Amino acid sequence: MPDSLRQFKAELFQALAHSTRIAILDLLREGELTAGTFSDRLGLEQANLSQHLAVLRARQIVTARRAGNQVIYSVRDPLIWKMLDLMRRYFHKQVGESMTMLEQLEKAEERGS
Amino acid sequence: MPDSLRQFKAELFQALAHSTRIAILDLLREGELTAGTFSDRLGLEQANLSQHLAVLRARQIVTARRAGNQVIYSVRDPLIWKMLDLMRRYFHKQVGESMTMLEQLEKAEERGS
DNA sequence: TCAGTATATTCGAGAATTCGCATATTCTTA
DNA sequence: TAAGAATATGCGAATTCTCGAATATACTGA
Repeated sequence: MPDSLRQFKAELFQALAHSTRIAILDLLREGELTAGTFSDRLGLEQANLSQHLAVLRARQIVTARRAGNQVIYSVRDPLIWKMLDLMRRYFHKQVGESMTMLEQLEKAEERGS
Repeated sequence: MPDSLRQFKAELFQALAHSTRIAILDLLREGELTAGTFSDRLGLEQANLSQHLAVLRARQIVTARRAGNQVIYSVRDPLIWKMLDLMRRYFHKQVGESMTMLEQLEKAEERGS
């Protein structure tokens, strides 16, 4: 496995490693959106959103095109959403495991003291 | 979509956002490995590897158990590898697109000047 | 108990990330 | 061309990440 591939993966993971950027990608599931939409919907500073969009642009995760006064963003490859979906699955599995571990602890306590 | 879930995803992506940690997870595809294996195989400082392992442990991506003198690591949930595999697919798709874009540019040049 | 092996932690420095604020840039419309 | 709307960029401060060096901890075997 070449290290350049690992480097690529690491950079992509890094780009996804912020809840605001994940929120942006979630919003884009609806389709294309103008840049302003993000600050409106997420209630964050315009400049801040623009910075996060710049990160996603730099990694080519989103593409932007100008339409008159505004800039329209969209996700370059829907595969990105699969990543987020896989993470959701992972989350639920982890939560599930924690629950059963708790249950077992409770049972052990009943039997115990 | 609750923000706690986005936060969870972001933290997990953050944990994956380093080529050394990706290399660790790739090595663990073979099965359990002792901590020392990583510094041997990757040719990095023992302390450095231990720090990266600590990151993966903190996010419960790997589990560690002591076996006498050494510590044996394994991946907690194979789903993690699916994430890496998905990233590989993403990489190849991107590369493919870049190639076709280059080809189109070349054709355009032939027709052009 | 002591020396040695395997692994983890702490610390400090340098780099990178994130944010708010101010300012630039790009485009439209009067 | 000037004002205004939409978006991006530059800057400085606070925080976080990463690394190497040194040190600590856990275990084994003599």
